[in-house]
Amino acid sequence: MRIGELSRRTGVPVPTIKYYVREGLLPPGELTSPNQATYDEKHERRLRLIRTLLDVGGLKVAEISEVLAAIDDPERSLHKVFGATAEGFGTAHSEHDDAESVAAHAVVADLVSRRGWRAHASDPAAADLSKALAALDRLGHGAFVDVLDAYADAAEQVARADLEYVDRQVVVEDMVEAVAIGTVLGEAVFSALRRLAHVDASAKLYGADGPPGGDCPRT
Amino acid sequence: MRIGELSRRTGVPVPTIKYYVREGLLPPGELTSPNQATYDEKHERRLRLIRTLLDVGGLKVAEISEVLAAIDDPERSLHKVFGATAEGFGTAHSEHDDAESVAAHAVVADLVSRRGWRAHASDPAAADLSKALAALDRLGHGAFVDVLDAYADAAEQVARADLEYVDRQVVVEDMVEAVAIGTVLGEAVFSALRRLAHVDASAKLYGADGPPGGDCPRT
DNA sequence: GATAGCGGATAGCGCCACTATCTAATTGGC
DNA sequence: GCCAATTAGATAGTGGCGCTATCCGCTATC
Repeated sequence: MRIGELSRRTGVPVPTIKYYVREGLLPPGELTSPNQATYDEKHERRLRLIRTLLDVGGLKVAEISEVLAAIDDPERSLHKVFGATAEGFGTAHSEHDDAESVAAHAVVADLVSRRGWRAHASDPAAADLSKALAALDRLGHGAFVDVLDAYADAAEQVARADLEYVDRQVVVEDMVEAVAIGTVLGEAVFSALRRLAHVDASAKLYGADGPPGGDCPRT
Repeated sequence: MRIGELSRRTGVPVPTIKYYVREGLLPPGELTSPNQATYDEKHERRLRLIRTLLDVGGLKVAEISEVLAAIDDPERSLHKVFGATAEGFGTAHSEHDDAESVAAHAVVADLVSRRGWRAHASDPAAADLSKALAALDRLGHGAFVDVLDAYADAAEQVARADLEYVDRQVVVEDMVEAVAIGTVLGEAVFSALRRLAHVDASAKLYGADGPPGGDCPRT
């Protein structure tokens, strides 16, 4: 298959494919001549994965590059792929040392130890959690920590489902890819489900029957 | 308070504050002279909210504008604020009509009806869910729907916790804001918790003790 | 009255994900 | 063999976004 057909099959413009190759997201085609190359189904699959991580997962090109590098490196364990994929979501960069951050850090440390989670407080996910909790605190929603355990229960349940799904894969390469896809797309899936559940709960409370205080939707 | 102090208190540069006012995110200060204005704690609170939705929530300025408009409009119900906030996350724009999309749509419709959720298939959250499931299908992970119910259980649990937290607010304005903050930051919190749970599960499987097949982490 | 700060307006910057254009070479239908 | 279509590779440009820099005339404060 040449680049034109790869483009036609995936709907990705040819210049964009070239751009992905330049950025190291997609391996170059195998050269049959100094200026001719062929691509196979692996390229097509990888290209679809890239577009999905971009469009659905919302990852940036540089983050996708890291995730794919973790997938491709045979030396890296599933553990590392989890880590690299998780870091694809990382938003925490530099942290303040104010009162809210310190308190949030303590809450996270307590939660991790109480749950017996094998994760360090230095983990990027823990840093993100601290950051979010500190932000909530600063906005006057420090009481949000009261629902943290309900959140953690749900998170554990989702993580169990994820692990079970990954474990279902037969080939090891598929497992590695399933970790990345499951982590990123699972996020999108859960987010949508949560919003659907919100809509439902909100509809049941204030919806069609007897909204209190003129809260009736206009449309 | 003048703009300089507002900037000092929040750490947001003065030109950025002016930019937010231009974009309609922040109401202008009250003019005391043709070119002097004062700001109060409401501005400070709003500014912190904007920065949090940006930095932690990852929302775009235009999306924040919509969420804030929903918060400010007294005509809008909590229901609508939920909707507007949920749409802040919306990623779905145009959908294909291919086989995967149709199948995903059917799966979503089945799930909604099976759960008795009061949400239409036209809901943006449902569209996002369909999009994610279709993408999974295209990547050869159509079997992911097998864990959808575990995800939905967790989503319901989180939504219950969210509603309970919102219900805890005393003043109605606080409830409205709590919806927005809880939806956006709750997302970040859950995402971090899920990644922490992944790290834990992965550590227990392949971590310190006996990783199978040379999977041992190098560092 | 000097200095610092202000509101308001306009223009520019840096990043990012592409996209356009060019050259020289190759393919494939006739 | 011929020639339009396509290709690899390289370089430059585009559009959107979240700011950021600069300027002007005015105001607060010491």
